[in-house]
Amino acid sequence: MLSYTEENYLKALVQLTVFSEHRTEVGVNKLAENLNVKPATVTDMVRKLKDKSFVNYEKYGKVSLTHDGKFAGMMVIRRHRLWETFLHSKLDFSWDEVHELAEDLEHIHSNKLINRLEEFLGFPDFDPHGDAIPNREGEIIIPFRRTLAECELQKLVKVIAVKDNSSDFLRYVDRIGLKMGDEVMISHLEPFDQLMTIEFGDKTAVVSPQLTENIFVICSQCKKAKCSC
Amino acid sequence: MLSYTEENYLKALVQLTVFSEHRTEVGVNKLAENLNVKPATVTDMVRKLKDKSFVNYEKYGKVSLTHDGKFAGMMVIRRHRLWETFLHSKLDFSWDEVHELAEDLEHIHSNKLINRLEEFLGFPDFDPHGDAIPNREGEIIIPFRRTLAECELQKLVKVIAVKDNSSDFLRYVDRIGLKMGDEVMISHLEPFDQLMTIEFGDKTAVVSPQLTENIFVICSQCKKAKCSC
DNA sequence: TATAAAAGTTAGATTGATCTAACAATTTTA
DNA sequence: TAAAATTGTTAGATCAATCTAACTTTTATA
Repeated sequence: MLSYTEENYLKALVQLTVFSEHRTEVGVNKLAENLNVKPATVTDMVRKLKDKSFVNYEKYGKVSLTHDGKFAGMMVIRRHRLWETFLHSKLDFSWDEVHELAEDLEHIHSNKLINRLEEFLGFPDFDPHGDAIPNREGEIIIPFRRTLAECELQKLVKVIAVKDNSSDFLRYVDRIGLKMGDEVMISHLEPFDQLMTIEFGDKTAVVSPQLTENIFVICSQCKKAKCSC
Repeated sequence: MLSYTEENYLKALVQLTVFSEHRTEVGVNKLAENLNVKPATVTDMVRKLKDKSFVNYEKYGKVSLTHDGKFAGMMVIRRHRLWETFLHSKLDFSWDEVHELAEDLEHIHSNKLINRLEEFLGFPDFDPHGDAIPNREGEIIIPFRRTLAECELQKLVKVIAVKDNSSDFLRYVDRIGLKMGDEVMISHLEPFDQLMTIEFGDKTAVVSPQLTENIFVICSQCKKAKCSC
């Protein structure tokens, strides 16, 4: 049985390797930074995970996940995202509140519980942030995605997910009033500083590219990320 | 913030003192036995809890809860019973499965979460075993109760709760087919060995007093525990 | 009441997760 | 390619929760 801490290491490794394009292994320092511990601590832990066959690692080398490690990490992420979905859809927690609570809930070990929860939620494919939920086999659908930043002017698109899950970002999005499912378009792009004026519902907001790069959208007409409408 | 372990000590103390008639304090050995650790471990932990003002304790003396300790312990029990209710009523877990899962869930610290969960469940007064759920103030309604063992022959009563929460007991009750809400009566009491024949629904079972002493009932007519029907 | 039994404590060790400080290997860059 | 910067390791320490074994205090009992 994996400890709370070991699970957090495996989860971090999935995020830094599997979910990251162009990186299949990661250094001790980066992992330490991600987990908010010192590199020395990671060296020890990684050795322990290697002994248990969850990671590949040699002294002074990079760390990568074995098949078992990847599966275990995926299960943590599955639990995390299902609990987030529960908190949001059943208990009315907002986008930015669910993450922290799910950090603890994800460590409840019970396949039966998580599978029942998944059923209770109606087998959702995505969590409240729009991230895909791994299935019982640890598989995940990573869809092709377009960000709001990439859209032409006046093109009407629909918000389906967000990329950055930090509280700051989510609260910012909440404050301007933008919600999942909203129809939105860029009405103006200021050449001088790249600020965009966006319109959605009866609202208007002036936002930076940093914001729009973190909002995933689909075409309002054809409902696809990739389209030529 | 209380640790997982500290919470378990406080919960055990509530069960051993507050929920126990004629006992307001408990010895180190009994507490150790209840928590499945050695007495030496309890001595250390109890000192720590005393430093934090959760218990009253002097060397070689008994342990009792302070106001703060009682409240903290009650909150753990509140979370435990609300999660049990969730697992039973929303995820269809059976009586005997919910306890173990709730042992972990009860340690998720978030008043907001537990209050939302309570609301989502419709402010239940009792958990699936029929035990009262403490409210946000840590108060609990301990109703007057009558056990099936105390009923006269032929008296029709309704099962409202069970006392013993051990898996063995709950599975036994499940196996004979007795359920919460069932109407039941003692049709025969064998003077030789005190075995009782009970009838409920279209079923009949021969059971020991140990079983019936652990089943709480109310009068089928007046719906009260105490009655003269 | 003296003694045996029960209950409780102390000291020292272990395990898991972490740290700091010093050191070593690897990579970058001038 | 040698020096500097970055990255990673080692050794020794700490903290929480637990243990065992030996010891002490309290309580029960003959």
